[in-house]
Amino acid sequence: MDLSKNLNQNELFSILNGKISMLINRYLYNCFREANLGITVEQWTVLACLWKKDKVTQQALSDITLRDKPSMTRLIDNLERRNLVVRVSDTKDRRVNLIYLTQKGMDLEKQTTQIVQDVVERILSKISDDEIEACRNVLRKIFDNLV
Amino acid sequence: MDLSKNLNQNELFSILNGKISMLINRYLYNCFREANLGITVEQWTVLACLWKKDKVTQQALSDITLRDKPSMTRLIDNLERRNLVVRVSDTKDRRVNLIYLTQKGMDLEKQTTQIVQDVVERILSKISDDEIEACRNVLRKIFDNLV
DNA sequence: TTTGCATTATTGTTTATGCAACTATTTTAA
DNA sequence: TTAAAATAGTTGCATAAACAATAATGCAAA
Repeated sequence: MDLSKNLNQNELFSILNGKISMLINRYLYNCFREANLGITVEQWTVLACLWKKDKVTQQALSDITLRDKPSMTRLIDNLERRNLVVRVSDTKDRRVNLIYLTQKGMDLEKQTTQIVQDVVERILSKISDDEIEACRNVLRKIFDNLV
Repeated sequence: MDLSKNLNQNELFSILNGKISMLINRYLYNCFREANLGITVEQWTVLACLWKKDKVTQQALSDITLRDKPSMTRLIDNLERRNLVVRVSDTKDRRVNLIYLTQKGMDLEKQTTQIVQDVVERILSKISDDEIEACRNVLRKIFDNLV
């Protein structure tokens, strides 16, 4: 039995399981903070969906961001409290809330996207395109193994 | 300017920033649950440190797991409530709590480690050793870019 | 030796996650 | 047409994270 193989696997696992995203999240959150954006990283992931396509249901946002419905309810509560989005009850199906960006929500896009892009470049610096591509492919496979 | 490069980078980023670890965490948590272990994934990361080396300070556990001190205080509160560890005030330096595993905490090691190993094998299935190695190296570099 | 700084841990507050249970509404099928 | 099933969203509860502020103790320099 190949022990080093297990060690490598376990190291990869421990990195994937929390450590990397904890660090990225913390770093990005601080960048948002320094720029006085007043949003969390999780809120940004929702806004990023809405910047692509507005007027969607909470269920759709849950599906895209891989969160459960209660989590999305509360994220949108917080976004609404910050006047970045509004819930509008769908007249055709009154179970549904459609989420719209406010002007304030739209105005955040440019600055926020730039900050994220800078962070992406920073954390991927000194890594070749081929390496990034290879890593991405492996992560996709891991993803598929999970879903 | 190479747009596809940016797209790949952003996809990698969005996977790393939460999605993968959210899925892994959820999956592993459910495995713990099915096995009636009664612990969370975060609690497991602390226990895993203690299984390697017992009788350490909360500060040391914070450093190893990359969490801040208040987070560790509360994790250990919860582990203590479950009778898996105990805090013992250090007689030589009364600021310090040394964390000891209880018998119950030790007894969890074997079963838990087996479950984690199974999960690792599952999420890395159909991925070659070379791919895993390459991915691990990239993630290490990202890690270094962050610290 | 005493005063000031460093270190360890805790508490308060806000945000976020997940599961379970619930309400309201729509759709399906008997 | 009405009763059952499905769907969308919310609320309750427990856990976890981070930052800020605080308490207690130890150490070092004046």
